[in-house]
Amino acid sequence: MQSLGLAIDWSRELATCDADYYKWNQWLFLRMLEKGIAYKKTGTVNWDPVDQTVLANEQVIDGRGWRTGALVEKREIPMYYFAITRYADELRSALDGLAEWPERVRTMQANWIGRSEGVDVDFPWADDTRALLEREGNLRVFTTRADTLLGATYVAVAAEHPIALAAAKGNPQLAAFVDECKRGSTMEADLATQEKKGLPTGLHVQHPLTGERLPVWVANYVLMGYGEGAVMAVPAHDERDFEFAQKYSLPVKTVIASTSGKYESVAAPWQEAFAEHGVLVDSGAFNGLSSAAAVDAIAATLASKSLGQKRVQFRLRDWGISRQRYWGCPIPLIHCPACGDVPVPDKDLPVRLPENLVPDGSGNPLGKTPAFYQCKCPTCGGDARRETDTMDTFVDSSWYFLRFASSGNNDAMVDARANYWLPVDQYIGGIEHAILHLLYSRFWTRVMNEMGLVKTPEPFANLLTQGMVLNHIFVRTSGAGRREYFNPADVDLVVDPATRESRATLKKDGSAVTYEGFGTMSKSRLNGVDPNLLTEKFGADTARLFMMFTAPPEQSLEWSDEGVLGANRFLRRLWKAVYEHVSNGGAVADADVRALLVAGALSPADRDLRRTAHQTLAKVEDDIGRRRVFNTAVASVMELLNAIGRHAADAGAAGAASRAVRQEALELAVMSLSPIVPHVCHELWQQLGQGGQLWRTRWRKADPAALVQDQVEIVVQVNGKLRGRVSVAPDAAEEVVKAAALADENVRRFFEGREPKKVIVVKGKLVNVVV
RNA sequence: GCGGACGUGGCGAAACUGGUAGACGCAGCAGACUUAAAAUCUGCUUCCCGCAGGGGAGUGCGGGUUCGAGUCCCGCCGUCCGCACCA
Repeated sequence: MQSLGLAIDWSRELATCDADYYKWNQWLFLRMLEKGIAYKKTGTVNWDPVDQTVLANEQVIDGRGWRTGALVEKREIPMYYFAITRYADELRSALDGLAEWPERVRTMQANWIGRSEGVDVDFPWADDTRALLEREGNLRVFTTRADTLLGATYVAVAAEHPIALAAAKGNPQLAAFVDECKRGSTMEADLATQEKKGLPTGLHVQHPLTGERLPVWVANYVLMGYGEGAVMAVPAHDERDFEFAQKYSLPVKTVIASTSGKYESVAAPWQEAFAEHGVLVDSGAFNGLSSAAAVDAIAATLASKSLGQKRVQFRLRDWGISRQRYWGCPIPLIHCPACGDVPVPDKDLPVRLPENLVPDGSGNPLGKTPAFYQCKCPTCGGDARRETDTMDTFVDSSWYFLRFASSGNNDAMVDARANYWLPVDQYIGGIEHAILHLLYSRFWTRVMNEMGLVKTPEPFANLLTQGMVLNHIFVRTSGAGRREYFNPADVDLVVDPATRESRATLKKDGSAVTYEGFGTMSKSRLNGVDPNLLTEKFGADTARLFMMFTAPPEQSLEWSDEGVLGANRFLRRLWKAVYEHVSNGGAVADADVRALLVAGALSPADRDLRRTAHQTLAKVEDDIGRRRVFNTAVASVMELLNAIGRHAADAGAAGAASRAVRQEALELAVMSLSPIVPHVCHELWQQLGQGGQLWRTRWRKADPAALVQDQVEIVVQVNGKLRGRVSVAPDAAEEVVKAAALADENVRRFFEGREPKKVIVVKGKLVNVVV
């Protein structure tokens, strides 16, 4: 790693599993607890009833535990949360300031936070329901389409909603349905694709405006975690409600007239236009209002009756950090039968994670380790139980960059050095972190900012989301279904050019293995590349050049041994070009170069090379500095080297002036490539007679005089098709360019006998003749 | 299902602001050097027609806007990433 020349400051190396690090997770958790940013409430987890353990989402396969095959239940357990939603608005609006972040990441975060303006609407209980439930008050729903309120034909609540649970008490069928909803996945993707199902509760509410009696249903498409866990259903103007209403024969009442003319009344099958905004109909006093105006009017009317008000709702949920796992930072709390939940005093931090436990696959080992959980209450001194949940490891990664900047300080979480270094000038991570890690880090930094611990509210000024590195996957499946992977270095892959069929055989014994194409490099698939072997064989610069040249950084990179060889070949050619130049007449001193080039009496071939060299320098500067693409920068230096080779082979370019041009061109090639290939370029810079360290040398600027061209090629099109090329002076008048284009013999063939209708001239680029 | 991206030769890719599609490289083919091979160097290399000058087609598919579309718009198809307990 060191030899790759990445300039990492290893003296600051840290590990988030060190107590010296996670102590500060605990310390900040306690500060957040004091401010109410950390709090406790129940959350839903996947519960494996056989292993008696909480499962991660990907450990639930088709609704069953991966190890036991038992049907997984959703279970509500107490958990700790960070109130990231308190920061939702600022996290969202501050995205505008992150101009150097990729647009798509900002869009993804904005959508994730998902601000929506809507109205809380209270549906009063019907008299009989109020008597039945023995409760006063209303059923509250949140809606972004208050304009469709008069089209509401029922109200639906989530299975976990208190009303659903209350109704289920005297209703075995409903209780069974609520139970059924508890099974299955907690994943949003599964919830969104599952078949819509529901049951009536037998309870009723009154429409807040008309007093109409509406039934209350339990529906599996209503999420407890969003809004109020209850919705007003408007089948005419919401696709989910429509589907549900069709299935259970509930009434559909059209209250919006299409202004785009896409429908007259709502009927099956569902059309997207039904959900469009429009003008209100069949809505009493609100008829004729636009959707936007109606939202305001209806919200005002509801407010006057104390049955609703406008509210902003975020899609973002609070961050549940409790994990029922052994690994991770212990949550610093103690549960005392007398005093309740008591924070661990700062002086007792860190709460250390025991390092000698052996997980047995069921439950959290910490919960079975009395030495860990048995403790005394810090307040009353009585017997108490330590919290055995640990923190989400995303907590660790939310601030390690701050700790990196404050390395070695055992007295404080961060110090003044964090303010010197932060925000991070250039942060790099995979696109898979676009939402969670990057949002949690932004949240965490804001919390620390608010507490006066760091000055910046945002952690990362520039963000590059790099692609993943892929390599061939070779596998052999044994009879028992075991998959044995092979490293690509141990396999010969032959692709038939005609049939494109591939054949993979083991190098050691020629036996066949299955080729599965490209996939991300991973330990489990054994398709990684050892950087040490690579640098030993080709040097660090070859590895660097290959990676920077093969694909733009945002894209995934397919590993290719031939490509590595090609990168190495190019470096050898560069080395050889410098060597041959120097051994054939010596390096030309700076003063001599200046004297010979300023003379201005260069041959056309010399001028061409000089222009190419300066163009290359300018392009590399732009590619690396502005566009942040490196593959095209490398490509342009390759072109320059090709041009230098042709120039050197030219018998007419052996004079002193030509050698001076080549000297300069080689210097610019070496300088241009040096950010990517530092070690080789450092050496070549010396070979070219330049003193000092290349990496300390000021970047040169392209010479405008060298960039001047006396002829430029103009492309001539007839009706947009390429028909010829003409050469003109770069500052030629439009009329001159036009005349030259129309005079071209091949161009004339295409409008023979007809007058051009129109001639479009794009200066310095092309002429298009329209006939 | 929702959100985000991507789709260009045999392959990785380039084309930045609507203006020469395929730069640069890999692989392949031919030639030079060599007893030979490797390495190196030179040339060719999107497909089809033509001896050639040249012509036709072509950027996932179908439409549209424009003098001109890989690029912009509409509608499809496909692939990938994320969806909150993998981290």
